[in-house]
Amino acid sequence: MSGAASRHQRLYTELRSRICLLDYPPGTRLSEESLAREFGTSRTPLRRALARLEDEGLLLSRHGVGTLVTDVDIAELTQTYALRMELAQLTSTLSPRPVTPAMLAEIDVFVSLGAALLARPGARAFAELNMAYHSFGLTLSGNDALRDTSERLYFRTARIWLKSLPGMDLAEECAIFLAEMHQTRTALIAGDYHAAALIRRAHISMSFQRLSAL
Amino acid sequence: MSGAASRHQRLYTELRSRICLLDYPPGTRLSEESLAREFGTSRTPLRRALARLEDEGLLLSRHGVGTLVTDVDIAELTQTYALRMELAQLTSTLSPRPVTPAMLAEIDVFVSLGAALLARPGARAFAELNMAYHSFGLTLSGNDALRDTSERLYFRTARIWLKSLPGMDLAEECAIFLAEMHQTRTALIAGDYHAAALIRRAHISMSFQRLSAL
DNA sequence: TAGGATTTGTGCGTATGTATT
DNA sequence: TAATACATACGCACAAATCCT
Repeated sequence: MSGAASRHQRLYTELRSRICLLDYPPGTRLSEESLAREFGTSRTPLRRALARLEDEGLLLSRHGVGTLVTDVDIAELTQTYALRMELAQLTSTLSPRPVTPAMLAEIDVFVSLGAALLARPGARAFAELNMAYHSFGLTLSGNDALRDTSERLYFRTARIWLKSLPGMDLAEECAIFLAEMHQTRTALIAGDYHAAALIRRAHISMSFQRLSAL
Repeated sequence: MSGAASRHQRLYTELRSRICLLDYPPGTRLSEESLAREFGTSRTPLRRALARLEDEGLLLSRHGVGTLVTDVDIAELTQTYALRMELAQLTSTLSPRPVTPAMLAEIDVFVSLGAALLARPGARAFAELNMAYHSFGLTLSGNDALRDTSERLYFRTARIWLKSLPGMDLAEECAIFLAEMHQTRTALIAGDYHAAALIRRAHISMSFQRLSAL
């Protein structure tokens, strides 16, 4: 990959993480100049990353005002959640990948990390593990278009959980998350990626229900 | 909408149309400077539109070489077609919109235009009508995320038909297209958007089969 | 192999828009 | 209301990369 393209990817993914982990909460005003200084570039390449995040709905730049992190609310994301559930299920029907030993090794690691998280619950650690686990879930499908779409929609909804956290039971959420990973591990060991997809869908659905109940 | 944002949208959609209608066939090298002159701007706003098209896979910019229109082949788009079919069906289950008189008036116009096209078949006229009809199809769903995703995937696959046209029977394709619109009209008059979605899915599937058979 | 022509990428000064005092 | 401060948007000049002679 060329230097410019890889830098763009680096800036884009880093800023996306910061937004979705609430390092930049909704409403935060980002400074092009400060960020450019931090990343050691001029404003130009940085602006390209910001523009992409704006195209994807995570930022909103207004002339003369600033670049603001968009807000999210559960009502607005109801439709996105509905689509995410359908896509999760499609993972097992659209070019599913056979379960490999490497995948099993990975899910084992996730289960371990999930157990460690449950032992010492933390909001940010939860969010980071969830993001990594979602990324792992994408590898279960061999359909590029489905992966791209699922990833885009995930990052569009990822913030809502962290934002709603104060009203939730963190330890319980960690337990539920660990249970999902454990169930998925069982399904993958049996080579049943269809079951794994249904588990994923079910947990997205239940997660949405819990958020809506707040 | 602000001046900058509306101009960006204008540049983006215009260039996207040109790429997908094969005004710029795959492999074409676009000149930032020429396009900037044509649209009466400097390179800066134009480059933002090009960057967005690159992020969506329609262009590829290489330092020192140029900005090239990407190529498409049916094998690579098999997965995208598979996803498009699923999404077409979801239109009727995820926030379907009730059929309104305005929609019926629109579909009537499309049937008329389709009949006119069949009377005097033309590749470009077909492609333009198909694009407009797809846009109409998006209005049948009230799910924003589904609409955005469907639109993105449509423009990712739109070129393949025009590119494959030389080996196909244009008059027959026009007839099939008109039949789809007519069937959809019947379904909408009956208020059966579920049937309309199934018709759409079936035609995407059959269209893909015909393309694969080349 | 070297060099020039052409293209995209970068950096920065300036214009323009907004909010506040 | 006017002025000031500060942000993004823009345009241009130059750097860097590639290709062809």
